[in-house]
Amino acid sequence: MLSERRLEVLRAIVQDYVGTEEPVGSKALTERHSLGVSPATVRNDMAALEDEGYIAQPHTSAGRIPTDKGYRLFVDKLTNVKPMTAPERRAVQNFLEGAVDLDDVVGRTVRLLAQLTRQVAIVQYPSLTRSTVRHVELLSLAPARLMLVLITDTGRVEQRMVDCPAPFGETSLADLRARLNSRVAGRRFADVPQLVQDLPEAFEAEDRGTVSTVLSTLLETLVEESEERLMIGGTANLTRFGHDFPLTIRPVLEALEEQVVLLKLLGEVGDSGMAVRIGHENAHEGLNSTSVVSVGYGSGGEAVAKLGVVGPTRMDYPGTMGAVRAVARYVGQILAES
Amino acid sequence: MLSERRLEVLRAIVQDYVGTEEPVGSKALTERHSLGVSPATVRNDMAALEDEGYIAQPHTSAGRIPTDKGYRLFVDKLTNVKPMTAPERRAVQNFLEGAVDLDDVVGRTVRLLAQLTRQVAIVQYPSLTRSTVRHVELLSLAPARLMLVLITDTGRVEQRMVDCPAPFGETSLADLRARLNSRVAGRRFADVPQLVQDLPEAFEAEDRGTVSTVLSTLLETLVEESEERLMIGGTANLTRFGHDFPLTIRPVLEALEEQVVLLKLLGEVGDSGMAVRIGHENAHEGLNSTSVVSVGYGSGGEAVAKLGVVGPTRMDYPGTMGAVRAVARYVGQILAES
DNA sequence: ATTGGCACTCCCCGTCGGCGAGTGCCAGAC
DNA sequence: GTCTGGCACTCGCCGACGGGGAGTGCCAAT
Repeated sequence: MLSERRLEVLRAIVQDYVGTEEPVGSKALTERHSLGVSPATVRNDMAALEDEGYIAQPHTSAGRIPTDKGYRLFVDKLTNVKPMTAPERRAVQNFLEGAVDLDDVVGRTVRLLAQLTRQVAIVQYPSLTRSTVRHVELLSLAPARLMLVLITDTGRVEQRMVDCPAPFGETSLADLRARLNSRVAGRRFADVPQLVQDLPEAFEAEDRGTVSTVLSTLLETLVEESEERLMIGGTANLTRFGHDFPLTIRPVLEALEEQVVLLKLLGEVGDSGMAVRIGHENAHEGLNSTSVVSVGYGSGGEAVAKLGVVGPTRMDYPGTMGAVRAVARYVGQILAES
Repeated sequence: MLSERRLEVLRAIVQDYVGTEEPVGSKALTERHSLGVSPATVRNDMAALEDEGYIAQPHTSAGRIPTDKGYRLFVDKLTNVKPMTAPERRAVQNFLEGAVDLDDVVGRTVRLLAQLTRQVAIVQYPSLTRSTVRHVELLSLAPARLMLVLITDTGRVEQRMVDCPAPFGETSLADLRARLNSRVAGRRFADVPQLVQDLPEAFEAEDRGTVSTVLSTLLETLVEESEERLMIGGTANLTRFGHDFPLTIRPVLEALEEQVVLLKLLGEVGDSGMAVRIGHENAHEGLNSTSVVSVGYGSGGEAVAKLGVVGPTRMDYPGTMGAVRAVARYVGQILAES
């Protein structure tokens, strides 16, 4: 087990390295932090920390930099989330309250997050799996062609074309629309399949094919929509990544274009509701030299989607975590209101 | 006026520089191109071209690189759009035909364009100003709260909340819905305002406030939607910009995040239907070392939106222009079919 | 356990010189 | 007049060299 002071040394190394971007040596450490011991002592501690794999030297006779394992310990035990200041919080709230619709909320959130953390921000659109159906609308475009419109309580609208196996009369259409809505309006997404299961039986034989088609399109839409869309921003902050950055930045940009990767990235959220993935903890190779801080957000108690930031492993974890958490909280509020 | 051979030399310089990314000298030129003259002669021509401002030397006693003016001349007079090969065209068509909805079409287009040109691709969503209304739907969410859903012939759906000044009955709602659709369905966007102008008069006094509110929301939506959304892709290609690229890339990334800038960028389209903006011809400062190739595309004869790519001024203009034009053509086809 | 001292290791940075590619100009050839 | 070969010159690139500095590991003393 590492002694109290050694942990203190590790904390100091992380803080200094994050600030200066340069390997930190024993002498510099004792000058900037009042550890109450001499450089020589710190050197011994550093040697121990290096043996344990928390820090490393880029070259012999250079200062130390934290390893992924070192950052992990720092995040888990050596620091707390740094809350944002009151003025900052007010600014966040004001900015988000100006949003006029869902796209705007997400757009503002992503810009805000990028600006606050000076990193790349990712915001997932509110998920539908936990949302409820507000309304299902059916429109007749042609005798055997319908349009299905799904409206959710988070304000999203999705439409799908439906090609019917047989012509479908206006009366049947109104009937189906009414029955469908009385069953699913206000219900949770996940509950919809069983609620509509026996619906075709209520119709004449000739219409059943169409009803089934409509239903399966509806269910498809639900599933598809659970695969979330997302918005990213602040990619210009990638230029602050480091000196060797042409090598680092390319895989990151590539990863950022793959929705699938990003969705996985936001991934499972940890205990405190916030997940921090450091360097190689990220499954995706291109992101092995980045860290991801993500958190769920939602209008009610439950999380309906996630947001987060991607930055260099050398990032200000407490500050970033504070900003991410605060933004998530306020977005949740805004969504609950609208 | 520049002699024929001097233009030939300029063409050779552009081609070589685009290929090698290095300043090209007189000797190398005569070796790679059979100009039929000696390096010394080429040197004289180069001096003349430099006097006219078509090429420049990065440093004394280095080779020459084309200036923006040189590229301009090259694009205007010295080269033709390079058509894509038949297999390429087939691949493009196949890839685009797999799209299931509008988002997918745009998404595929942007990826395709980025891949073909190995540059950053920008695709504007089909514009609504020239589109027609397919259907307007009104839903009652609460006694004094409606949802307006607008469906266009390009498959886009937009929804807006409407807070009514007074409660609005189901009967009135059905009435309004019917009247609205009979007037605007199938009509062009631009014609809608005058078509609905006198609609409130058909209603009872108590409902007129609500009807007016609904109408103004509808008109707002039309206008707002004319401000187009767009999608970008291939940002990873920015890493191929050049050696000094940390300086170049940042303003480009910043510009790419500003929709307004990008929309302006796609800008006015030239004679051949294609616009090429080279270096400083771009109004936006951050893009002074990039070129933009853009073209309109549309389902019918008319262009409904634009697409294009952003790359270094040192780009393969003929190839890029060919790819951009071909993609625009096929996207237009796909849109016309759906 | 901590400390001061000391020798050692490397990176960083500025200097220097040779090499090579390229230029401009000039005198001669066609 | 136009083109060409020759020639001196200019610079950027690159590897070698070397001092300075920051940092390390180890050891003996407290």
